[in-house]
Amino acid sequence: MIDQELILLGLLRQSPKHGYEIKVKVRKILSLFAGVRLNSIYYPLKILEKKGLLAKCVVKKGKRPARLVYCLTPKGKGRFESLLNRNLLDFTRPQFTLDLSLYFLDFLKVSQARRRLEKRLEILEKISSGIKGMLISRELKRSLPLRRIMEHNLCLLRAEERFLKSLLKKI
Amino acid sequence: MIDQELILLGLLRQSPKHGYEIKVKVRKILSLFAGVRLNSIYYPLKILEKKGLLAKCVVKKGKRPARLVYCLTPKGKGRFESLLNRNLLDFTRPQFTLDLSLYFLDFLKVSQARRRLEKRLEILEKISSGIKGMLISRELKRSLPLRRIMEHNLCLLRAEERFLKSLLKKI
DNA sequence: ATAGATATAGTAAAATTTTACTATATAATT
DNA sequence: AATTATATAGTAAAATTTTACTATATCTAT
Repeated sequence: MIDQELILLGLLRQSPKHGYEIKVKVRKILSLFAGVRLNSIYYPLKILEKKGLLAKCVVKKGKRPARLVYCLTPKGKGRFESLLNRNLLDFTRPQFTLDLSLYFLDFLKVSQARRRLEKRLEILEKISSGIKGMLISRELKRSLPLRRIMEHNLCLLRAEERFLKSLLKKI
Repeated sequence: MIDQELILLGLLRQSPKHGYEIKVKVRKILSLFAGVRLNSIYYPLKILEKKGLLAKCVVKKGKRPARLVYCLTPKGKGRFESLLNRNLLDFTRPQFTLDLSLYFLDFLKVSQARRRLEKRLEILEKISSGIKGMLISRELKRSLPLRRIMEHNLCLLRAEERFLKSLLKKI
């Protein structure tokens, strides 16, 4: 839940937002690389508010009804930086679904395991080229951080492909 | 929570176990590569039992007091295979703590970002060599699946190192 | 002018996870 | 012989997340 906190504070660090805006941004962008368990964000927001890290302000714009906009407090800004710094030195290994499967692989018949792994490799390659496509798209041209993340992903996808190939040879 | 189910069923697929044995195995082995939120495992076990995937049997061995041993039912065994197969074709991208940091990196001063990234690289290299050490240790010699997982990890650590180096050049 | 999509802000109840314990038995150590 | 560590099996209460909704306003296309 540290990353949830970091996500929320970070999004508000970019700019004050109302709840729905946060939801959408998370769904469209952060879900690309962050664990999103933000089905309901109001509870976590309430907690952060209670901690004094953010504040609600009512904003009236145009003819729309008043909206609740969440913004960082100075304390929240400090907390964000500290979380970001901590996160940069966080080495909790990511969980690869593949690892769990590898651990139990011997419970499958070899032929079936092969077939599945080959299928996995095939799909991975499709995903790779999907990302390569994104990297030359207009959208990503505009966002440096997103581009970096996609490059990072591509890098790791390739590594998994290499790994799978070598595993398939050994089995 | 699919992986939690897979973990529990898989451990019981290896052999029937009592609760504490599961806890220990998870802490010592599975925590190396799987997300462990098994602080209390009895609730999940109860749910699986309710679903008819496993059964408790009381086992008396030696002078010890009776122990509750959980074992897979045939239904549970089927469910395990189906989950394992599904997991082999699961492509939810793992979450890299680094990605989240990259996304927000511009909120740090360039100099600070550099320092942190360099520090990260340094520690990553230590972790890599730690794993290289494990790979030639006796313990891992005995477990093929664990060795594979460690190789996989090493592969990906190296990829992250390469990525960080190239990022540091660009910043 | 109306239907349907989407923006907006939630809440209540159910399910699950986390935290912080309790309790006892055996094994290992001094 | 006493102490400590570890094996064993949990539970109760608190915190959090998920699910499944409610409601209204505005915008878009017909």
